[in-house]
Amino acid sequence: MKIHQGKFTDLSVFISQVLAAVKKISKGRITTYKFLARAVGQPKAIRAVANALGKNPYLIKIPCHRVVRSDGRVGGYCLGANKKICLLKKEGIKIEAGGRIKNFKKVIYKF
DNA sequence: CTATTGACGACAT
DNA sequence: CATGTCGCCAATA
Repeated sequence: MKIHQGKFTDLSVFISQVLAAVKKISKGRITTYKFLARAVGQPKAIRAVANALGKNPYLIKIPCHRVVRSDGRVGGYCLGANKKICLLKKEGIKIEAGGRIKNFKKVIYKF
């Protein structure tokens, strides 16, 4: 289903909304799939949000590496979890050896 | 139309 | 703390 809306032409409304939200996350901040789902008005469409990011066609424009799990782990990434961790570290996010985000609650971006 | 698929989450064990 | 189960939902086959 393709709909012309906003800047993300050629994408479903759902995905457009998700990407638009992710785009707003500032450097050094992170958010969760859960918050994103809530941000687009569908608190339960968490997995769908994750899938949407996986299809992110604007990897350069959309910082989808700033979206993590709500349990404190980084979650997945189209280029590999390792890559995601590297990117986050470069932005100042501390990640423990076990893959857990340090000060998770403090760095989280709430909508 | 139905079935399957995940970058997930909450809860039980 | 580590696993497993079940629920969720858009997209896709």
